[in-house]
Amino acid sequence: MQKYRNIGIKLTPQRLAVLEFLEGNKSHPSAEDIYRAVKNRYPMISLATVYNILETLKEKGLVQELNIDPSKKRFDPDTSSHHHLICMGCGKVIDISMDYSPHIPETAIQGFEVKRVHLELYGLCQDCREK
Amino acid sequence: MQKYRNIGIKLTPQRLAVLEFLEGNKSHPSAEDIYRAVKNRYPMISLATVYNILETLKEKGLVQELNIDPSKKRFDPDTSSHHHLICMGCGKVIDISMDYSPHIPETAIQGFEVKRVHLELYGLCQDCREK
DNA sequence: TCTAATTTAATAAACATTATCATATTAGAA
DNA sequence: TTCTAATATGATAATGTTTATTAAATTAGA
Repeated sequence: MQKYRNIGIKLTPQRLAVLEFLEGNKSHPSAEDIYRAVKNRYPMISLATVYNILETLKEKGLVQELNIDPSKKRFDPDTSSHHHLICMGCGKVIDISMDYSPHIPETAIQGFEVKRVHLELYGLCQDCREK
Repeated sequence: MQKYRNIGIKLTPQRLAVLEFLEGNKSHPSAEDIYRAVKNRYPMISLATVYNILETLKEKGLVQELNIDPSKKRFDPDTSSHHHLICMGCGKVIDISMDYSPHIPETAIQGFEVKRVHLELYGLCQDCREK
């Protein structure tokens, strides 16, 4: 993939496989999820390598680490400002693509330089409400 | 403490110690933090008990579990709608007590019944900006 | 093609959290 | 107040996730 030539990392088959899996992925996978998916095509890949790659991609701004799941990290290739609906019933996570970030007055921010706004809406999805 | 009589749990010294430590606490402590603090006064307490107690208090709505730290759970006795400033430099977490939750249109919510809104502002605190 | 720097894979280690279960304690009944 | 069933605790094992270690393999540029 020529598109990854200029991001300043060595291109390895493992990295390309992870990038390819993540591209456009809306499932907010964990490291383990990514490992399992990539392993199908590159059975020699190691879980440690997936962790290494995710750390590298995070530093390069190509993925975002999400703290939406208390038991493990989740990763999102969408690094734009967007938010998440999280179902407390089934754990499903759905993107809200529009940016509804509120404007917080300077006085409330106490000198912080805000870089990123995360908004999570916890609740029950349609399916879980019906149960 | 008479105030805890009617919350539907047995009152034990361990539970009272944890409740007392958490009351009004703005430090967003982890289970380990709580364990260390309570251990000073009740040296016989076990870390497993602290986890049990936190789980119970969460079920009773007396504490909130926060997913602001990827490496561990943090707990907050303030269960009202409030938000957090998180410093990417030093890890400090500061409350924003006012409720700036945006109103998200029904169409964006896709049938979700939203129970709780979490807003996290990641950035650099005054101290870390100066470095 | 060669080589220095980097990456990978396998595995061990480190943490945080949960599970297990015998013993101790609580709260309400008698 | 005493008794007892239900529940909580504490010690420790087990689990699951993530990080550290390091020899061997691979990449990218000279």
